[in-house]
Amino acid sequence: MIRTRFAPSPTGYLHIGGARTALFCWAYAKQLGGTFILRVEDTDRERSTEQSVQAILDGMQWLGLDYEGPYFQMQRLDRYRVAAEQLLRDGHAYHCYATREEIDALREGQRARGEKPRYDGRWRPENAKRLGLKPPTGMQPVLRFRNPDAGEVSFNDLVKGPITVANAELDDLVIMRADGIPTYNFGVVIDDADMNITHVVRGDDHVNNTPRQINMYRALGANLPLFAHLPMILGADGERLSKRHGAVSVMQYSDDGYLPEALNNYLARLGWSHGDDEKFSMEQLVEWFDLAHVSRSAARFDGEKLSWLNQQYLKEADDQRLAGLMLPFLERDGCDAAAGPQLHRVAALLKERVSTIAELADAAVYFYRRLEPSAALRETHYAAAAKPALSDFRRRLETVEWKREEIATTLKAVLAEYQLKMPKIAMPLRVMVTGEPQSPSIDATLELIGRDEVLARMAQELARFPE
RNA sequence: GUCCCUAUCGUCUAGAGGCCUAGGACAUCGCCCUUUCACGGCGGUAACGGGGGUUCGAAUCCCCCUGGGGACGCCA
Repeated sequence: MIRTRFAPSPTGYLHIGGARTALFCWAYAKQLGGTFILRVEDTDRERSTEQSVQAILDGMQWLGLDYEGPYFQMQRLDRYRVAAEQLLRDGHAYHCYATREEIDALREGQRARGEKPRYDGRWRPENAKRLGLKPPTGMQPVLRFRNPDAGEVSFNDLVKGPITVANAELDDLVIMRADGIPTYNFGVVIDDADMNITHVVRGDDHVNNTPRQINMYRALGANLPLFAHLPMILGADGERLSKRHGAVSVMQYSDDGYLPEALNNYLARLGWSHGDDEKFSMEQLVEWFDLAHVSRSAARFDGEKLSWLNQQYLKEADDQRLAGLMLPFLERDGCDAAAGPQLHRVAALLKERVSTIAELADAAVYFYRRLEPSAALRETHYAAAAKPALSDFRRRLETVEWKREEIATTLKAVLAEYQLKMPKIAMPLRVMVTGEPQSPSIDATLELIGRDEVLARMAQELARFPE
């Protein structure tokens, strides 16, 4: 049985990169009838926060990624201690009393000499003995993993293929801090082993950690999972994604009016493909997903394509759902949804003209409150020649059956009578009633705004026509 | 600096030695539709980083160079 996991650290929001990793892990487990686990790696006590945990949970829920858990590493400290003791007993780990300053100085010197900064193993028992090092009294040591000195570590990455690293490149890393809290590389190994994770699917910033982790699995006598390293998501400029690139938090997309299915679709398509398919559902993703078609190099995040996808989903979204989603945006725009036409009808009329819910709400404003046309708009569209026809049209609107078709028929009748072309009257009408030069078809717009309000707005604006 | 990974249109990608005169999508440009703006339809511009091999044949395999990304923490 397949078991995958998403293991974020609660030091910030669920970001785009993490979300895609989670999405792939989730889809892979779903497809094979396996289990997808959420494990919060909260061993960095300085930076982990409760809000971040909540933000991650919120993000997962919004995206619709269901999981087993969450599990928290800080609740498993006893287990790490036992595993650490085992390694210590078996000679795979040892206490290190080097101070941070000492290690910093060591690394600084190595860098200065153009060498790869690494721990020199001075507290390995035999070295400490040779160097005459004695454990300073009153100091709690950290525990280091004793990495093999010779040979190499190879694994077959499910997306990158065979990867080999020489043990000589690896140093003895700290696995337990003096306070008994494990470091990342130790925590993941113990947890992935304990939780019987079969496929470790994670960002490729972890490929370098994998050989070290494999050595620990071996020292522990644990079974190795399979590894799949996903390429990173870069900003539009090709740089590593950061706050500087705008929205990197998943929930920011919710706040900006994106649909979760659009973000999921976009993220799935970024770095993975199923032939030429661009738009697909979560069900299809689950059915189609495979590690073999995950690309091996980093991809740039393209907000324009996300925007296009969001528009595609908006067009086919349920009107009542859109109405509900619009509410907070309308409020922000100073509109009272109860003061105008039914929101779902407005959504239906406008949804294929916008790419986010925020834009949808912005486009709906004139249905809920009057927007004054700018002086420039009046100047361009209010022609004295059109005034008689518009006045006549307004008069007829007082009694016409208030349906889009009837409004259109009436408009055409007036057009014919005054020998005017549609734009001559539709444009000023649009500006008078919406305050803007663009709107959906004018008959449908009038119908939704409602007779009383249309009559009032027209009367007000007709007075501003030149004689 | 060292190690690891990687390289097809501006961007995301299809491509598993002949199906490639390299396909799709976003973006962009043009045309059509039209009551404005969109939507939609049709069409165009645009890529295999460079050099060596292997092969009858290479975008696809190998090597080197170059470019890009990542790692080198008592962060994860």
